[in-house]
Formats: sequence, C-alpha cells, structure tokens
Amino acid sequence: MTNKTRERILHAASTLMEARGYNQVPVKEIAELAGVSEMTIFRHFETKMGILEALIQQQSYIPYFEHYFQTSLTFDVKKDLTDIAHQYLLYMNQNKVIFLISIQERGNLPELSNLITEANTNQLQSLLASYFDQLIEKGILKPFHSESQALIFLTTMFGYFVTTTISINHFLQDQQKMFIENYVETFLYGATM
Amino acid sequence: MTNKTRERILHAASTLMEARGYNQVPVKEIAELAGVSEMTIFRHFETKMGILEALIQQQSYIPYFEHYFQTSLTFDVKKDLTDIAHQYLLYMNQNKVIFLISIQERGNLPELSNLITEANTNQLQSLLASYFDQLIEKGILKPFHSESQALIFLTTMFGYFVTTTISINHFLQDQQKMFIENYVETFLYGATM
DNA sequence: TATGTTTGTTAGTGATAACTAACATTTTAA
DNA sequence: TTAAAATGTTAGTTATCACTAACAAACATA
Repeated sequence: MTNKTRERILHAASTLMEARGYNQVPVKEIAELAGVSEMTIFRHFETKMGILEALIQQQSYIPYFEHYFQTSLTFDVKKDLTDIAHQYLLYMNQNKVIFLISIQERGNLPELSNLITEANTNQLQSLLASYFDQLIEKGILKPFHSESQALIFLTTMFGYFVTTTISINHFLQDQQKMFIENYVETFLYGATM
Repeated sequence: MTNKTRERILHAASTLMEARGYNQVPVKEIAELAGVSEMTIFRHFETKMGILEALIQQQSYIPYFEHYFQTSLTFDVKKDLTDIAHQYLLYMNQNKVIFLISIQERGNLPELSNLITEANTNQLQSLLASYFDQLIEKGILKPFHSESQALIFLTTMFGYFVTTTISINHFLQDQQKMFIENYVETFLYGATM
C-alpha cells in the first residue's frame, strides 16, 4: 500500500501545483486530494520540498534525443522536422509542472530552470544543428548558420508550448498537428512566392 | 514628495517582483529597497495587492498597434516584419513583470494572463494577418492561411521573449537583432535551397 | 493470533508576513 | 513661524503554514 499512497500523493501534488504552483498549495490540501492525512505525507517525503524533488525525479524524464537522432531520421526533411516537433512537445508537456514551478520559484530554485532549458536548448539544439549541417552538405538546405536555424525552430515550438501551457484555451490542443504542419512548411519553403 | 515616494515604492516592487514574483516578496523588503517605512507603503496602497494593481496600471501600456499598422508599413516585407518583431519585443518587455506574475498567480488572478495574451494574440495577430492578406493579393506572399502564418510569426517571437525572460543569460539581449534578422529571412524565403 | 508496519488523530510549536493602532518626528508650504 | 501633511517607530494582532510529538487505530503478513 505504501507505493500506491506515495503515487496518490505525488499525483495530487502534481495536479494542484500545475494549477497553482508550489507555494500556493498547502500540504494539507495535497493530503485532502490524495485522501491521506497530512502526517502521512511528511512521513513519506520529510518536507514539502521533498514532494517537489520526488516530482522532479518522477517527471523530468530526460529523453534520449540522441538515440532518436541516431535511429529515427529519414532525411525526408519535412517528415523529420514534423516528427521532431511532436517529440519536443511531448517532452515539454511531460515537464509542464516543473516548467511552471521553475518560473514561479526562479528566485529560490534557479537550478530548476536549468533542468528545462538545458535539455531544451543545449542538447536538442546541437543535435538539430548537426542534422541541419548534414542536410546542408547534401545540398538540401541553404548553407546558413545551422545553430541559429535550430534555435529558431526550437524557439517557435517553445513559444507554442508556453502559450498552450499558460492560457487555458488560447489555442486548443488538437490544433497542434495543424500548427506544426503549417510551421514546418513555412520553415522549409518560406512565405514568399 | 508624495509622488516621488510612490514612484520609488513601485519601482522597488517592480524590481523585486521581476526577480522573485509577488508572493515571495514581503512588503517589508519593498520598503527597505524603496527607502521608506512599511507603514508608508500601506498608507499609499492600502494592501499589498494594491501595489500590484498600481504596477499593472502603470506598466501594462496597451500600445496602439493599430496606429502602427496604419502609418508605418512600407510593404517592403522584410523591413516591415523586422520592425514588427522589434516592436513586439519592446511591448512584451514593458510587460515583463506582469507577465511573470501572471504565470505565478494564475491560480489567484486568472484575469491577469488575459492582459498579456489578449493584446498579444488577438489584437496583433489579426492586424498581422490582414497585412499578410494584402501581401497575398499583391502576389508577394503565397496564398496561405494568413491567420495561421501570423500565429506562427508571433509564436516564435513569444518564444524568444519567454526564453530571454526566464533564463538570465540563456541567450543574450544583444542577440535579439540577429535572431530577428535570421528569423525573418527564414520565414520569408525558407530553409531549403 | 500475534507482531510489525503503515496510517490516522489531535494538539501544538515556531516562523513568517500582512496589516493595524497610537504616537513621535520630519517635511512642506502658507 | 506655524499648521497640516507625510513619514517614521514600535508594538502588537491575526492568519497561515510547515513541521513535530505522542498515542491510537487499522492493516498486512507470518
């Protein structure tokens, strides 16, 4: 039962903190939603911060983008970029709670922001850039600065992620496919005639 | 002296809240930075929320993008888009504190998010879309769905804004010019040969 | 059944922070 | 100079909340 209790607590914490952040969710309320007593939480996690740390442990799964880039590329640019965009959003949505809390607690836990931005930019960006470099060599892409273009591509997807994350219904989740489709098209072929 | 005191308080509050948000900044600390006593703050603003409201009043200047679109367009697409991007970032940076707090307080003050996203998407997006429509008619742009393309363009700039806002030095401020330059280029002419 | 493990209950501690009250001091302007 | 307005000081109230202690109840498993 211990394990299920722990999961219920983490799930409750995640739900509440996604909506209201870390500081604004009292432990008592997490306990209520999880259907356990407050004491149980402290016995499991010691401190409130312990809950957050467990959440980070549980949610910030660092995907092997390396693996993806080594195995799943087809060098059909359109297909690849579309897929990368979806993969990226999948990853970011899994880290949504942590992302939101990292903004909120940026004063207290600056390391948290890095968890997101590290993987976000550093890792993915350089992988994407070297993919672009390969395409440049193949004569498919223009000989631009690949790092800059990777940054542009990921920045757009990041903007999409943030928009869907902070505003409830600003644009709907099932518009995602269309957004990516349109964006990849423009990114590759431009808006001009 | 009243006016200067008020300004000093608001300035101190803005500085501290930009770094650490609303809840995590005690009134006492705002008083210290402003060089006034805590009582003075309460005499000026009644409650802590009063400070935030005054900040919103002061900072969320809603720019007349309409005016801009009516007067400053040259229909040199590259030039226009570059300029629009800069204008947009200027606007967002003026609302930076409010943007950050709106994420943090999204549980308590959901209306706040709208201040940003309203002007952000609704107003600017449709203005940009109709600009695109004109360019499509002129045969300069492809006959795509203008709203979608406007969304893409603004989403990228929004992503850039959020990145520079939440991570201290993720990419530097003076890279802005280059980022916009690169992005406009790719947006217009695409990444492929 | 017996025993150890997990959970519940209750009452309380200590820290923080928003906000108030009352009075003293300084500053401003006529 | 003098009165009013603005600010400072201090001491305290109240509420919230993380966290603890001690004991009781439920539960699991051997």
